[in-house]
Parts: sequence; structure tokens; C-alpha cells
Amino acid sequence: MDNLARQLKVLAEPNRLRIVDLLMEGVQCNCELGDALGMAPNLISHHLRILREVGLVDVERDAVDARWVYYSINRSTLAELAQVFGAFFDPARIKERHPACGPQGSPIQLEPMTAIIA
Amino acid sequence: MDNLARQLKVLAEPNRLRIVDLLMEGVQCNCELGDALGMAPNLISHHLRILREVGLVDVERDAVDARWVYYSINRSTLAELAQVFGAFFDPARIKERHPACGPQGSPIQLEPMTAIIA
DNA sequence: TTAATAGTTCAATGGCAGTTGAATCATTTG
DNA sequence: CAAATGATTCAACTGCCATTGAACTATTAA
Repeated sequence: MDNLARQLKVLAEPNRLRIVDLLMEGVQCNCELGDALGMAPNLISHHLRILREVGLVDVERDAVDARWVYYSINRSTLAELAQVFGAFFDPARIKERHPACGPQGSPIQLEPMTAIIA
Repeated sequence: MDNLARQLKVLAEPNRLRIVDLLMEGVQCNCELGDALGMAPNLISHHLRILREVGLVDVERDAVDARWVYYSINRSTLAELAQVFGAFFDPARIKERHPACGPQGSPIQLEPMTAIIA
């Protein structure tokens, strides 16, 4: 579960989420990502490193001109994440209330409350 | 997409993720959550408020003894989140590389790179 | 070999947010 | 009424992390 939280934290950053989205669309080099997002190359590198650390992104270097570096989504990591997430947040998992506290004799006597929100 | 990032950010906090997990198991009052997680009641309240703000959690007040407050997972919000997440991170969405930059004439000539990680 | 290019690493900054303890609110009980 | 209970709100603190600008590495081009 801590592992899930860690991956969610990585994806919860808006710019990283956009990077992942662009990588899924096929965009891959640092410069293109930076252009698309209006971000500096070093910042792109920073986020890509974090995405690599959780295994969501892979790296390749161009065989002809080694200055170019291409990033891509790691399919298996993504698939596993989607699977774990889907299992964890499956609405069917929600169980009925079984309170161990509260007054005896009021098992299911509840009234909807909107006041506390206002 | 910003909306997705916001919900992910809420769920990326380990203690909140545990609270969500407990709520799915049927645990619901502040005190029980606090006992289960070893956290002070005010901190539980804090995280529950954040979960409420994104619509993931609902609130009810005990009809017999109004001092007790019960929290529960909002099924529709959870279902929508699971759906959006599943669609966004679907491995089938990953497209082929189509680089607009890089040297001409090296379309698919790449070599795997492990050095950069070390 | 010198300059240019693509990218990374480093140090410093600033803001957000989780945590803490005390105070407060609302409700029920004696 | 006063005391107790369940929970929330408030103010202050602290640590983490995205951002920034500059320096640095590696590779290719002139």
C-alpha cells in the first residue's frame, strides 16, 4: 500500500502527469517535452528522473547521434499500476458499515447531513 | 487532467490512503480511524475534510447520539475516479514513437541504455 | 581543437501541506 | 447548570519538493 502511495505521489504532480500523457502520445525527447509544456530542460530532466525511479519511464539513446535521449512509458509497470489501482479503488470492495463505537441501539438509524459542509 | 491530478494528490498521502482503505472496510467514526492508525483525532478530521472536498467521502451524524459522526466512501465519485484513471493509464493508449526532433535518418535505430541509470 | 548542441547535475530558494498542541464547538449526561 | 464526550478549528512549526539559474558532461560539427 505504501508502494501504491509512492506511485500516486509521483503521478499527482501536474507537470509529471502531463509528461506521462505526452509520452503516451509518442513524444519522447527532452526538448519536445519542454516545448510542449513550456518548461526548462533541466526541470524536464528532474521530473523524468523521478518517473524513472518508480519504473514508469524507460530511457534510450539515439544510435546515430548520441546526444539525443528518448524516453518512453514502461508498459508492464503501467499495466501493473492500472491493475493495482483498479483493484484497490473498486467500488465493489466497499463493505457495509459495522461500527464498533457509537451508542448501542442505533445500528442503522442515521440522517443525512449537509449542515456540516456549509 | 488537472482534476485528475488533484484527486491523485489527495490519494497520494499515505495516511489518507489508509483512511480510504479503512472506510472501504466499513470502519467509519473518527475515533476508530484514529485508533486503527495511531493518529490524533484532529489529524483524522483534517484528512477527512480534504477527502470530503474532492467528493470521495460523505458524512452522516448519528440520529440517536449526535456526537458521533460517521464517514463513508462516495460510491459514484470512486467509480468515476476508477473509470477515469483506468482510461488515462490504459497501456493500450501508448502510441508508437514519432519524433519531431533528432537526427534525420535514424528513425528506429536505438540501443537500450542502462548506463545512464547507474 | 574550438564551438555548438542536447541533456544533466548542483546549490539555493520559496511555498505548500502534514503534524502538533491548545482552544473551541456541539451534544449528551449527571 | 456543570461536567464529560466526540469532534472540529486554530495557530505555529517543520520538512519536503518543485522551481530557478548556473555550472558541468558528453557528443557532434566546423
